[in-house]
Amino acid sequence: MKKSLDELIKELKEKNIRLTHQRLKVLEYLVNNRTHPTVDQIYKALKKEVPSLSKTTIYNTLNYLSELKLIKVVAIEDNEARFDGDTGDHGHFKCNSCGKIYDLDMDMDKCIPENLNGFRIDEKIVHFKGICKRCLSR
Amino acid sequence: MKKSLDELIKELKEKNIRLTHQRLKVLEYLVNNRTHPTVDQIYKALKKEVPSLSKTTIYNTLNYLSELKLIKVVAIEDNEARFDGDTGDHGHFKCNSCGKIYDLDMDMDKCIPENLNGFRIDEKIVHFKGICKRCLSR
DNA sequence: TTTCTACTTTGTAATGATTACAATATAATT
DNA sequence: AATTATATTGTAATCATTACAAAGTAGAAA
Repeated sequence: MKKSLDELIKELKEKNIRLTHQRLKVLEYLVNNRTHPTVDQIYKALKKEVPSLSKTTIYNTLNYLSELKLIKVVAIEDNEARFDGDTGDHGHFKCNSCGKIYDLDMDMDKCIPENLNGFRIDEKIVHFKGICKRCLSR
Repeated sequence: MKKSLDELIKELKEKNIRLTHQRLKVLEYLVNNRTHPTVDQIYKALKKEVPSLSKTTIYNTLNYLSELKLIKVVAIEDNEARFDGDTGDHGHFKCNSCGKIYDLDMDMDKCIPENLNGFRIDEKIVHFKGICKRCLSR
């Protein structure tokens, strides 16, 4: 589900969403930076290219795009949100040593317990935290 | 792993943690209210019994108790933390209609993907969101 | 029991992420 | 090029959480 920028633009057009410079830049950033960036990281990076950019725009844009299901919020930190251009089902691992957030290709449906029979599941979140292999081997 | 208040007090004594009135009240509240309360809910409830209580104390106490692994933070809302007296491995389901947070008895180790071989896992978080059975049948 | 001291609680102020809002600007249609 | 609904921008507000210093207290020692 790692959509290209072109695919994302196509989806915007289909939904009659205006292709503003700022929206395209945010999408482009998320497509090119698969690092689960924070609002501030996105803002600082794009501010260089778009000097007029406002942080409120980043918030508005990210909120709107996630409402449209074009991106996902990753709530793995307790103080600030991170964003992911990959909207397919997958989990995350956060290394508490280097801070890196790994993507985990996995079948999240296997995690659904029987207790939830009869429940409608709209969102599945699987996060792990610890120390990654790379950091352990030092 | 639903410890009684007595078991929790015993653990505090073993670790030479002072048994302050406020700490005992917070633990008692979490043992008696398995609803994953917020800081504000705990504060407002205990303020009635302990009029001198400060919200900072609730924060200090909850942070300290979770460092000691006597309670757990449940980060299932995006704006505020919730707390759980049950420190055993289990998942959560949040109903977006009634707001209730259900506990899910499940084997979370079955969710660990192979990608994480060689990683040290300290924390496992499994959350689902949607509409619960009760709300659906209306 | 009283004293002592390190640890805890309390209240206020600060922080930091996020949102509200109104003025200005712009995408896309006519 | 004109129009208009929608988006961007900057500033101020909100709200959960933390920092900090003064006052209070649990628990050990005398």
